Amino acid sequence: MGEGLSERNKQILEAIIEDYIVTAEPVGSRAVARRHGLTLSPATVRNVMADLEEMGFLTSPHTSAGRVPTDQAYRFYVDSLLAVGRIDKAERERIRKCYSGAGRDIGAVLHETSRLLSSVSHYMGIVLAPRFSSTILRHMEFVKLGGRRILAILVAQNGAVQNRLIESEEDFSATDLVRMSNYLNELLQGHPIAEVRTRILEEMQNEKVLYDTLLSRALRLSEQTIVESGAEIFMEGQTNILDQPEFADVGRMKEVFRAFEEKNQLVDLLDRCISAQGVQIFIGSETHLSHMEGLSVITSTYVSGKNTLGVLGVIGPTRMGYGKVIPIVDYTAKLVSRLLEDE
Amino acid sequence: MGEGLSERNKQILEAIIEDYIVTAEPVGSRAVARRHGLTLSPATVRNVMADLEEMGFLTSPHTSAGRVPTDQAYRFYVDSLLAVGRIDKAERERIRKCYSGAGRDIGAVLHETSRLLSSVSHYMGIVLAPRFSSTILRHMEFVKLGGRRILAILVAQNGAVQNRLIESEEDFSATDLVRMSNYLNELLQGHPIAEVRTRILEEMQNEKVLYDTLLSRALRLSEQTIVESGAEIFMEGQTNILDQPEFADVGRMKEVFRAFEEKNQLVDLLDRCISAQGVQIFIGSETHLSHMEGLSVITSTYVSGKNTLGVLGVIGPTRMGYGKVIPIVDYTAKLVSRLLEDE
DNA sequence: GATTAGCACTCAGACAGGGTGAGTGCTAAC
DNA sequence: GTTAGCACTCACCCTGTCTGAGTGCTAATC
Repeated sequence: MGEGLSERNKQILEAIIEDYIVTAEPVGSRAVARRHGLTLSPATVRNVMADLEEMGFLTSPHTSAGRVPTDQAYRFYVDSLLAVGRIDKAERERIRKCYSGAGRDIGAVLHETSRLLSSVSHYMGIVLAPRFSSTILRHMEFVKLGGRRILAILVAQNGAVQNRLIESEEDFSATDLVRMSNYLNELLQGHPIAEVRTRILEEMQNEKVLYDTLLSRALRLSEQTIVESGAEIFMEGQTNILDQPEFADVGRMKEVFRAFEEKNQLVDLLDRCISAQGVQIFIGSETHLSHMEGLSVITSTYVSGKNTLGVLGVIGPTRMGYGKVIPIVDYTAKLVSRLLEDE
Repeated sequence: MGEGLSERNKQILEAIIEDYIVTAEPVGSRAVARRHGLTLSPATVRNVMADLEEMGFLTSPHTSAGRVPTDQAYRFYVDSLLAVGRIDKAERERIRKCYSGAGRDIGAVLHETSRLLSSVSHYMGIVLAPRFSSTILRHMEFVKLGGRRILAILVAQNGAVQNRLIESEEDFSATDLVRMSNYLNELLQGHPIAEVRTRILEEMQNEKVLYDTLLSRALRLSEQTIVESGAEIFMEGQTNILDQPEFADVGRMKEVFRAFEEKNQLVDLLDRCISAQGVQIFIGSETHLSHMEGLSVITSTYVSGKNTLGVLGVIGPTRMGYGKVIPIVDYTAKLVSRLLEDE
């Protein structure tokens, strides 16, 4: 796609896209011709533009307006034309400074990150928190609250904590609970939480366990403890997007709003990113989500060691400063990774 | 305010308000005159309307438009004119059914509640979760995670749980931690968490403690555990509000959006409601919040026994179906109270 | 004295027509 | 292959007109 373009055609396409990114207005042949670095007449540019339109890179909203890049054009742009710059030094400083008040819990860090992504990119920041089930179990504990109420606590390697209040059938003594915790920790510690459930079921078949009522009760209790919890997502800076001129009409604005209210759709999209590593870009229709026309998503995974934890990124108009935003997302992801590594 | 109004004037004002609530259009004298139940000529109505305008109950957007109720009019309406109906039986059923899948944790219940308020009222639902610090401590526990890392767990009477990862200076043994937990539970259990901190500081002066290093260490640890956490707020159904015709222009819409993004402002407002009991209504400017023109808030507190836990309610346009929404908020609050009582 | 009918007046909103300017496609000259 | 020139298109703006809903005022009526 687009390999057939001559060098000059590429230059012109690039010029159009970059112009459109800053003006948000259809760009005409004169504007391109005048552009510093190109010494062509408007007429020539027009010929090229006609070709580019035929190839699907441009459209015009109406006859006598300029041309507007299509999603396909942006795709070609980010793949072939865009030289992704290094991140601005000042911005790097600014990002880093946000994390200086460090050592807080993981949820707070991620929330702060979404805020940060939004304010540095001037678009919308999103962060998908690690699925609890994809983390590694560090510790499991039962606390007796009184009566049959038990608080089950799971602590993940990354510092995330999940609690669950259980109403048990039997009245365990505090020491029973301690012994149960010890046994389960022995068995489950260090394993991915996703595997814990099957491991529990396996262990239940174990002969030794079948004859030890305490152990089998422990397993039954632990089974109640593990529940799939919904994905947690942080979004910040939605108003930044509403300020973009392309959404300055009621219909489009509502559309965007709807897109953001359907958080599970966004979660699905980000979930898809988890498998791939590094920066990923979805332009307009490439998101395959409804209500997302005119919006692009730039994401990157953040990791701990070689485990992918979650995804963070920026949502902006397709007409977005890719060259600036991509390094921001990239840098932030790496920083967050490092931050969570330490824990 | 408004006592000087004759019976007929009240009727006319009521007619105008109710008409405006359903049509969202300035209402003219003809419309009022035609209204079932009033047998007056438009001219007469006009005279009355002029009086009402002078008194500050009505305004006209321009000379040849009808009249629109002011905030003052709505206030008078809900105070003196409105007969708050019983809640619809079907709606009551619907609300109750939402909670049938009971017994989940408090956060989930409150989140569900905001969704419910939104979908039943067709406006926006908000729920302010109980401040952790305003609850009563049921249990406190330290879990050794390895090295100097300790997970401190606070469990409140209402089932809310707060965790905190602490990096302690000293390397406590597991049994040390158990003894510390026991001692602290003895001391602090059953007390409001807001008082716990001062209680800890007092206890530190205690002679017995001064000579027992373990106890004083326990106190120091527990002091680190108690941190004021930000208020948690659930909001759902923002798009419902955008569908209201009065926000069908870009400026107003952005305004509303901004109002919702400033969650702490909303938290402040709801916080103010906590001290009062029962249903409260803020009309437009009465919220004293920026970006809130044209919006009203109806809240009620939910309680457990005689402790006020939090606040829930509905935000809608000032032109809101008060008669319907008030009982919904009231009923929901009572139901949530009962639900949390059981725990 | 309160109510109403009648009338002149106001004003937003819809609609049509004319001018403007940015931009296009085509053709012929370079 | 490139460019100049030209006729053409079309959104947008401005203007003026018309319409209809609604008003305030006044004088007649109950």
